[in-house]
Amino acid sequence: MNPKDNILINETAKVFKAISHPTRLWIIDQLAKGEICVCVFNENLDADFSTISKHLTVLKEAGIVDFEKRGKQVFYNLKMDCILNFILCVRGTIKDNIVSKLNQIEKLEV
Amino acid sequence: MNPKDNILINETAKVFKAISHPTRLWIIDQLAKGEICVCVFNENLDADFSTISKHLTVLKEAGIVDFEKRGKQVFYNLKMDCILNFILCVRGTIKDNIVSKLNQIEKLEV
DNA sequence: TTCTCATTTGGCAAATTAACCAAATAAAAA
DNA sequence: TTTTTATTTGGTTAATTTGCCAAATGAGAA
Repeated sequence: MNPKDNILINETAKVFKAISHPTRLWIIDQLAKGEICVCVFNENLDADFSTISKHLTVLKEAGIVDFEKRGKQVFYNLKMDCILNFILCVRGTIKDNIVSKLNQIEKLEV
Repeated sequence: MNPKDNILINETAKVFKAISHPTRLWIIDQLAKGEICVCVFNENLDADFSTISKHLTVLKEAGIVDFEKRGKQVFYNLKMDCILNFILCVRGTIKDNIVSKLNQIEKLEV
């Protein structure tokens, strides 16, 4: 069995890969509030315009965001809303893990 | 603003990165049914034992799975259960996207 | 039409990840 | 104790991803 031969597993992996970059996650976080112009990302991120554009393309191709051109500007919006719930859950787990590490350290100290 | 400096965003990205590999997604799918011995993965996957072991380590370090040693064997189990809901949602989106592509093609043909 | 502004695309070097083989560990069986 | 079995670790090479620069596109303004 090689999971790379399974189309559904492969496509699902692509979606996760698209999300798994700090800049792209930050973009998703911002889009949770509503559509945002690319120009706003360019203003707020310390990265080349071209880099930001490529991150947006990755999200678009994975079906996570969509965009709309209005005049000279392009506005992106979040298409896959269920992602927000999952991010909350992941962050819950991250916090739990940190707390349990802390408890282990405290046990050693006592 | 550089999202790479944000600890929570970074840790969240690591979790997504850990999931975003076909073999690791397949492992997660299998673990949905309950704990599984590494030996079963070794039997069912066309990959070197060391490769499989490294995939399991990635999942463990991301806090997605946990393991227990019993005798000579090691059993892995799913720790972050909310992942299953999100995988379902992602697959729903993948199917929707395929359907809408199909509709676009059909419109062209008519 | 020409100019300017917003964004994307192409190309390349640097960084990261994956997969294999060989060797190491660790528990149980002989 | 030695051997066998299950799994992990180290190291190396190949493949993939990232990020920057420069150039291209495309829409509105002049």
